[in-house]
Amino acid sequence: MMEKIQKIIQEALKNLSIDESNFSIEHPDDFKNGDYSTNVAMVCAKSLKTNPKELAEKIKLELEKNLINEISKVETAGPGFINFYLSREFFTESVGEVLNKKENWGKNQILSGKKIMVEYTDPNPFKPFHIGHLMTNAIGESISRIVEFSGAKTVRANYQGDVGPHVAKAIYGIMKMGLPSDGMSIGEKAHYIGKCYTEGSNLYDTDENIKKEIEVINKKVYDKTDGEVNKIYDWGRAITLEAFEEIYKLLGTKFSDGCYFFESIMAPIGEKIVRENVGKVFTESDGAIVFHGGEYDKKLHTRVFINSQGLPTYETKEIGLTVTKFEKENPDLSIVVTATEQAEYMKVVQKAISLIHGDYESRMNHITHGMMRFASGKMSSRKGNVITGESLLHDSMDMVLEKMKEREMGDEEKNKISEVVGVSALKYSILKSSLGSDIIYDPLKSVSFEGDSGPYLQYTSVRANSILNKAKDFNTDDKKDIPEEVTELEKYIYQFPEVVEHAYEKLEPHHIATYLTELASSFNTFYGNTQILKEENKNALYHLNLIKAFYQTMKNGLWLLGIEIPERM
RNA sequence: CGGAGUGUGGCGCAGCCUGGUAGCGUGUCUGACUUCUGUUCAGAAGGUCGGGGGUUCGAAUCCCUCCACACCGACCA
Repeated sequence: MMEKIQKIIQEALKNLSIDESNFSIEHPDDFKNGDYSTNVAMVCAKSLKTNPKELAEKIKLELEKNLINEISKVETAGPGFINFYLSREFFTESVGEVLNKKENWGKNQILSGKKIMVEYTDPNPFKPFHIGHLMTNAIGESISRIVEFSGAKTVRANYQGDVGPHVAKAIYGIMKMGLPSDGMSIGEKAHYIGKCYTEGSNLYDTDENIKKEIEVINKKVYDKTDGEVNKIYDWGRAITLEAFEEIYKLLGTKFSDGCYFFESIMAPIGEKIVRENVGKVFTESDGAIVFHGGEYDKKLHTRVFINSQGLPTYETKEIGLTVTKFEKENPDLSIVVTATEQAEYMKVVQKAISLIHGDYESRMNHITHGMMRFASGKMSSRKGNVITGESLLHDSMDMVLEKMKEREMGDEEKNKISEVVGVSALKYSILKSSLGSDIIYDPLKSVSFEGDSGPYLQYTSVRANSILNKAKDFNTDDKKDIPEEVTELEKYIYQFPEVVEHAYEKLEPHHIATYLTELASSFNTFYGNTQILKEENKNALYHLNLIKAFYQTMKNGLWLLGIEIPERM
């Protein structure tokens, strides 16, 4: 539609012999000012040095000469805006379009034929899955789905630190505290390993002798010379990875085959590349191999890539990872999602990589997000433990279950619903804000069925679906009139593809979240003021189609956020 | 000190790219209906958009500067 309006404006300008193409068309903030609005008169008035209001009137008259039937009227307003009002026919057709396209409604082909790799989550074996991982996962999954909706083939990648001091600390902890009992579930064993890590980590910081012991273990983890260390390592790595899989399943993420990358593999690959480029890209300094980013861009730091003990740092592993990704999958774009604390270091690493592989430079994109903070101040989970991503997720599901106590349905169904709704509460809390800032997580508000929350969006959708189910026994034969007036609901629905496109351009999921909340709210207004399944309602057929279109839009939109709609709530 | 973020009604946020005179949710106050899932609907009050300066007919939006908060800044990731 935007294109059509642009075209008729250009024609009108041509007829008025005005040469200008640098105008914008957008949706006014308020529906009172039409469905689309353009600043063309104000832009032209500047260069022509005429009164924008008069020029707007002139253009308006020209536009009215051959108006397309999707537009019912054109008006001038304010300092020189031209507002377009879409016609009944347009909205009726757009509802039909949604019903036709179904799960494809809102998709576009901007990235058709492109392969995009998204790396996200990145938890570390032997350590708990924490809140940051939860955030990165929610964002990465949503970004993956947004690019997928824009026509790209998406590859989901995960990068995990299976070597390094944290592993040695955990192994020391396990050696000290013993193996867990066989009766434990995978999740419980992983939790136990997390506790061992904390124990080892604390001792590392407070006891010089133990610190030395752990450093010895760290070396053994790398060189694989100690049978006992190897045994604990293999066991612990497998358990934690399996526990992560359970969480991914709950969150709705499935990483692509062969796209689990590990630091232990990336380290030697990166190290080789770094050593080959000493003197060219990297320099020796104080016994270490470093990269002076500042030589290429004043803003970049100097970073150590191989430390003075000859061990590769995270930067070097990142080089190995990036090169491996491109050689293995050759994506048109490789996106990495992490917290902002990695922003500066990643710039340095990417600069170093582009000096070696110039063709990767424009194909690397790093997306960063803020931290999660708690509305209530101090963070402690319901059971009084340190909050991990996993405990947060389960607390959220428990809170939903509590709210559903009065519902008349079986325990099994309640449990299933509280999973889907609990995940949604958390995901929405993360995805509703722009990525740049920290998010304030309020558990109570996040599971609220009203207002700005994932459950609210789900609940509204469920109610819509419930009407559709009831309507199966409702005869609409004599209720096929098309209503004259256009509801706000219709004015939101047709905008969905534009919102998706915008979210893709910015790579910002919150645009979807904000839109869906407005959409759901407009549905509730409609729902609250219209009785659909009534004999007197001559528009029932159209209304039901409208509700179907609404439901489809919510379904597709929530999918982009990684949220499912349950059958009932 | 340098870099890169963030700052908008009590609280949580959108709008900033592309300038048109501030919107959403929650909370507070008032009213409605109890129906297709009332966890709803209608309405009201509440903001000099962190401070100052500049550009412009017009600035939350662009530029400069200051302040506050959290992040990064050579051998952690």
